[in-house]
Amino acid sequence: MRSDCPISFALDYFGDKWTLLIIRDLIFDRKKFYSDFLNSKEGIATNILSNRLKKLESNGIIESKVYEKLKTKKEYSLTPKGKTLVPVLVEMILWSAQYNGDLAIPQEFLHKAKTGKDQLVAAITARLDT
Amino acid sequence: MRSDCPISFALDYFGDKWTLLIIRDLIFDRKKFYSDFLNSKEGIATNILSNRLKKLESNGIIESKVYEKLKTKKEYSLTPKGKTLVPVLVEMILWSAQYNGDLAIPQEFLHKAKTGKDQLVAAITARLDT
DNA sequence: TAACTCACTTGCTTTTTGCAAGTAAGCAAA
DNA sequence: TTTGCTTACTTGCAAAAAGCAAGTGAGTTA
Repeated sequence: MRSDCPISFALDYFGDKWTLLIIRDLIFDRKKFYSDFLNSKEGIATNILSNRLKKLESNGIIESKVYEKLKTKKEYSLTPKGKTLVPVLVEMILWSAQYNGDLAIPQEFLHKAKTGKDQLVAAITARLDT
Repeated sequence: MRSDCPISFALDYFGDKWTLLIIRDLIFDRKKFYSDFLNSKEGIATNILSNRLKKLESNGIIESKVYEKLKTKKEYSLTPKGKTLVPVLVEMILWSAQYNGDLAIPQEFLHKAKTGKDQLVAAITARLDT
């Protein structure tokens, strides 16, 4: 930790170009496996992905368990601490939406964010437990 | 831009360990000058600071003008695009507050965030124009 | 039991960061 | 007008991180 500043604290967790993309995959795309993250369109390298998954796990943002149906696979999921990142991601999406109209954001998402942001966050969070 | 994902879009602006700290200084500490940012407790290096200020300016997040009282100084300020980052920073602060009780966050901030987040964001944003 | 899948690791190159020192422009006092 | 000071950078070099290609080993399937 570089200081007692909450922004600095948060950046120590996800202040890089890749970590939040993995969390995005977990939250919005319901991805679970190493190969899922690897196939995301930004093209993360295998060693970076491995490093970030380890870091996220040791930081208590995600957890993993052996996938019983196929034991070579590990199934990743968000911890409660990870799930509380939903509001941060939502605000980032809304910020981006203001400055680039060509991004992949469903109209429904923007509408819901405008009419009831808290409910939108709650709905996204609740879906993670299903 | 790495993809049409809004999270990826946002990370292209501030997906690193330093950029958001400069924006934090501008928003919460009302800092204006190179030397102000340099003296922040995280200890940014001069070349990184210079690089990030340039990047923020070319990305339209901040702007700068010569400080008339002392022409060797440049006065930096947030553009409207930069000011709309307030909600993102607020959510990051609230996330951090949940997981570390020793951070420098005023009680009043947390109270206001709980009772009326939108008003808090509006108040912080409005203050930037004074 | 041999080939295959999957999650990683390794080795190497390139890029970014970090640190210390230097520079140039504006300013202030002698 | 010259000297020294402040301020915002730039430069050079070492260390760390990222990117890429190839390899490894455990578990699965034919």
